[in-house]
Amino acid sequence: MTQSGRRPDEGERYRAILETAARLICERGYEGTSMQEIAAACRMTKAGLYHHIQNKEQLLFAIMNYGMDVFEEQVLAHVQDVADPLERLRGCMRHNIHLVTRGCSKEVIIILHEHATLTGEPREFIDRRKKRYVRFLEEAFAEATRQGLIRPVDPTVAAFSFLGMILWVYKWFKPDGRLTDDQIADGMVDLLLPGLFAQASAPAPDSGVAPLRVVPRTATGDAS
Amino acid sequence: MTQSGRRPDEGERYRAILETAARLICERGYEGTSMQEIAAACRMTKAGLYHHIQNKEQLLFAIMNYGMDVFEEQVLAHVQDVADPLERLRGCMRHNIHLVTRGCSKEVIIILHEHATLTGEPREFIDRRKKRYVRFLEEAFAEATRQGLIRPVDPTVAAFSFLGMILWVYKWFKPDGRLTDDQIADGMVDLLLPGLFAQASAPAPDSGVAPLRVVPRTATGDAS
DNA sequence: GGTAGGTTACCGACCGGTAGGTAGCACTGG
DNA sequence: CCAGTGCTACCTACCGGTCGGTAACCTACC
Repeated sequence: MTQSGRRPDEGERYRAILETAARLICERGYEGTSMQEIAAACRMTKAGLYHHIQNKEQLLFAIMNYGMDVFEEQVLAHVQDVADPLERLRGCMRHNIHLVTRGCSKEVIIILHEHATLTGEPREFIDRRKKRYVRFLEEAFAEATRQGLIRPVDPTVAAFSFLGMILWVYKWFKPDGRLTDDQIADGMVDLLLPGLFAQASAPAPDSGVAPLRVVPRTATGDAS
Repeated sequence: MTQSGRRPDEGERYRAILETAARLICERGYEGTSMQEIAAACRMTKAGLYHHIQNKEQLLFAIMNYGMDVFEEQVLAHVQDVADPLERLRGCMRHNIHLVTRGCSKEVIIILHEHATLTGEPREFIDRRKKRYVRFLEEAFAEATRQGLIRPVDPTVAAFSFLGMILWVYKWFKPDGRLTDDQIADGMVDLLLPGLFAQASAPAPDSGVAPLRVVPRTATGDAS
């Protein structure tokens, strides 16, 4: 046992700081959280904290990037290779809602809430990462339309509606409320997707296949 | 009309302060805006400003209440007497999206963004006003279900999905983007409501309901 | 093995600046 | 006169950030 127990291994220590800071910023907002408080929560002095980070803005940037990593790992990675575009959307909805409701990643909530706090290049960098997800969703809707799985919709409006539904959840969800996150996810899938299936007379735009597979309605259960 | 020219008439002056403060707070966030800046924007000193308000928190509370007044006047008042629940929802969507996209009421945006900034009794008071709207939407969905206009859905999930779709808009909408607010409103109405029409049982329920023309695809909008 | 040199992680004290808020005086119109 | 309104001047507390210094460890070389 030379030094395995000791030595927090730099990167690990840094990530612990990010997570602690994220917890506070998530609770009190970026501008509402002082570096003093963050340092204290890390059981350090402010000067000690500044040994690890450059400044407050860069700290927020690092938190957001970490949050995007978590998102890509916990949502995108599970769905990006799914062939069926509708199944892809269903997976996104479920995993993304879980990411927001189970409070395991405060960083993600910060990305959602502090959408206009960063400026300049860091802001653009995060926006570019977000935009990739929007494009991914747009493409799923467009693909589903091309395959005649759903009636034609504007992919951009569809993508942002999709996002609004599931991300707004962070503003009202209470873990001890009457609705569980699974009920919300099922309810939202049931609300949006079945309504998009190419309806009776709607002719498939470019023929191809129009199997019109109706996905079983997952019981919405009691409203509770 | 005794002295309409001079004398800003108290209440009017106060409201001007609320609107100026709202503009700043909307741009920079509540914690990110100093009383100094607000006073300067009102062409006053800080002490002069404090003659009209009690403190910063009460100012935010007043702004939010004013925003709720505007909302009720510009959205609720137009729809609350509509008999058909689906028409009611359509009206909500259209008016509410306009309220968010046309930047005429910064107060409303502040209500959306600073959802957790207030605490204690003021927070609960605003939350109660918000909740009334949620109940109003839930009731519209429940009524539409009872009348067999739409297939059964969980009213709570439906109401919050509805809200998420239209309120999330404030985070990504750009007035000079490719999508106009009308296109977004039409697109979202088309996305959510037609898919709810009772497909299995009820016969075509659209008595007075328009065919709901699909919005033309407008290439891509811009993300946030 | 001992020690010199370098590095990492952290601290106490402090910087200039600004936060929210207030006391007291001066101007104004009625 | 006086109530309403706004000002100058000022308070204390705290902001983000930096300074010089140091305890503890790692490595290298003799």
